[in-house]
Amino acid sequence: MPPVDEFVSAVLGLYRSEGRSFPWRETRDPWRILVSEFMLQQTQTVRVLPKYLDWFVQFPDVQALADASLADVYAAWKGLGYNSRALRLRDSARIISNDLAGTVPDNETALLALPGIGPYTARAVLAFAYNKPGIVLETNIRSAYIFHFFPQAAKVSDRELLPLAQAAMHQALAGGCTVRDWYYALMDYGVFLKKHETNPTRRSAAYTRQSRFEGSLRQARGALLRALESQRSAPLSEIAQHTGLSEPADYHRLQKAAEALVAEGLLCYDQDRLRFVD
DNA sequence: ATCCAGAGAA
DNA sequence: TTCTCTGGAT
Repeated sequence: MPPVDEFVSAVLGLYRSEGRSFPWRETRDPWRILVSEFMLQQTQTVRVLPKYLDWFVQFPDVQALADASLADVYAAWKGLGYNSRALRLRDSARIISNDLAGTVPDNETALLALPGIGPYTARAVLAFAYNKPGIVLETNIRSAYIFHFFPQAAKVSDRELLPLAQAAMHQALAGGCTVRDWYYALMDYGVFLKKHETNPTRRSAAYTRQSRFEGSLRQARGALLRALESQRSAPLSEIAQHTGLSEPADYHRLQKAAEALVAEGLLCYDQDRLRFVD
């Protein structure tokens, strides 16, 4: 059997026996799939699961999120991390609601024009919501290709994976698999490999290590945002006391964090008091 | 300690 | 191309 055929049957074989089930795989509502993809950007499925279910209780549809205040959106997002994603998701909801008649785009160009949607998310939405073929590459899928086709290589670029990804998808679709199922299967295969092998993603050119959290700027960001949840608004000096970041070096980090959050449009100043923008 | 269904700005 | 953004499960 040709290598690509072997790969495809291994991936689909595992999918039949150990394929995972998630709520965002049960729906075909493009908006719900879009929301799941925002939440899943650099965030594990186990952490997204409860948040995803709660989300639609609070924001049932695009319009509900478009109308929501940023304070409410951030509160619902709490625990997912990368809070700028929450802001971009709401802004995308506003554009979809105001300019696109409430419909999630079904082409790559229009998807990429939305804030918070890059190459991965655009193609994932096309695949999962609209069953449209395209090359989807993320960490689990890279693992699958690298483990199978580059067992010895130290650094594998996406460019090297592309022709294999094309051939494998073509082969899977020719065998009657849907685009949607092919990519679910690929992700599940990658997750399976990581449980039984040394993470093949480490040999991807796209792999980067997480920098330390303790003493970092993002630690100060997190502390600042948590403080503003309970305070609503407060001067930075008060937040410093509240978070225990009042030593000169810590206070400096807090200032930098506030500066960045204001620049990102998440927070603003009311006189000298920090608060969420509306 | 590791790393996650990446995106956007510098 | 490189850097930064999160925090919780394992």
